[in-house]
Amino acid sequence: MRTRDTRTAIMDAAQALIQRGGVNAMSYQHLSDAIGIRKASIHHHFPTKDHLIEAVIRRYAAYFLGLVDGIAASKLDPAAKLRKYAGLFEATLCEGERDKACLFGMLGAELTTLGHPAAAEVRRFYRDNEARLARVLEEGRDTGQFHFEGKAAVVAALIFALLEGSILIARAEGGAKRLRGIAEQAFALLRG
Amino acid sequence: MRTRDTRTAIMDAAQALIQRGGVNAMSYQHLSDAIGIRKASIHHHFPTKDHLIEAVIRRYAAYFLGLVDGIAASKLDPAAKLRKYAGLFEATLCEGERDKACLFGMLGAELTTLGHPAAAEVRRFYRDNEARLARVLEEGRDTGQFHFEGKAAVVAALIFALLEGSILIARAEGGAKRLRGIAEQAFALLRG
DNA sequence: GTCTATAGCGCGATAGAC
DNA sequence: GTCTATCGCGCTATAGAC
Repeated sequence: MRTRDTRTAIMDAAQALIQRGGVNAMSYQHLSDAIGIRKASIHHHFPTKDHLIEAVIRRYAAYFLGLVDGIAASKLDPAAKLRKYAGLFEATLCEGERDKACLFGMLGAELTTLGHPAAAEVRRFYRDNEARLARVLEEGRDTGQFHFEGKAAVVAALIFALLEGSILIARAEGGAKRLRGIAEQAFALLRG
Repeated sequence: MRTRDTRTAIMDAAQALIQRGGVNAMSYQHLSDAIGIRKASIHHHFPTKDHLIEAVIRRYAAYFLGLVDGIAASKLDPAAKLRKYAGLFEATLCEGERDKACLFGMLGAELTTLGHPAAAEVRRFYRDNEARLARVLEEGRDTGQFHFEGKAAVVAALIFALLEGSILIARAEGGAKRLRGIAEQAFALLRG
């Protein structure tokens, strides 16, 4: 099962590079340097760069949405769920060598340069996150914990855009602490 | 003054390309195709790519902050000022061939791949925007138009991150209409 | 499954004619 | 100020030995 290990190592390195600098900052040469394997060997596992990006995208979406579903299904109250959700973004920012943004936040910035399949998955990731957030927000409005007018879907889009934007801007200044402060302020406004 | 015209044309094309696809999507070859001039001629006006990026960054920051200062100095009430500010981001998204993000939002995503002078200007742009927003927010809190606990600076960071994130995500789905909806919802929460 | 070697292209940048 | 021509590099990708 050495194949699995190498495959995973390649995907891990590729994901980290994209999260830090975008798709164009992830090259077969950089991967080669990072994991100590020749460029040609990477092509054995992922014939083209698009194949590699596709694999990384799918794995990330499945993993991240799995965590989100875990939070949604938990016994926490809606406010705690939102706080845990924001914690996922905080954790991303602190992870490993630091300054990683959300993978799909980076891909969103590069959307116009992406192929059709990848662009479609970016859209789907956004929709999936917002759908899950909307349910938590409705739950919180029903229990009286949140107070907002209008559709939960719009507030969900607001929360998601806020966290994606914050993680990018927090890399420039303030880091995870700043991200947490912004998220807490948003939740305070939601409590009304 | 043909020089001025060519210089401006190069900067306009470079800015548009960066706003759509990031720094790596802007190449001397693409500029050459876009404005009908040879690569070597572009090097005459901007010896290196870093020079060009620097010039575009400075011009954008000066122009954008000029608009913001105009809004801040106007006789509008604080809520209307915020709405006008959000309108700047909407206008960016609709402009020209469409799907342009904020220049500094794109640069923020690519921050780790930027040179030191450019990265410093990205940070400064964020700080400058947040400082102006914070003043409008304090103004609104004083007049009783806005209701929030905590520091105006944190709410300012929230609004700014929200708009930067929204413009990136709105490119994937919903466009300016979606951006406007999110901004309006945020302002509704501020009114409490 | 990993390697060496190389093809082929686009990139940023330079030299020098006009 | 714009051009042609070219350099050197890093990139994605392929061929074929081990």
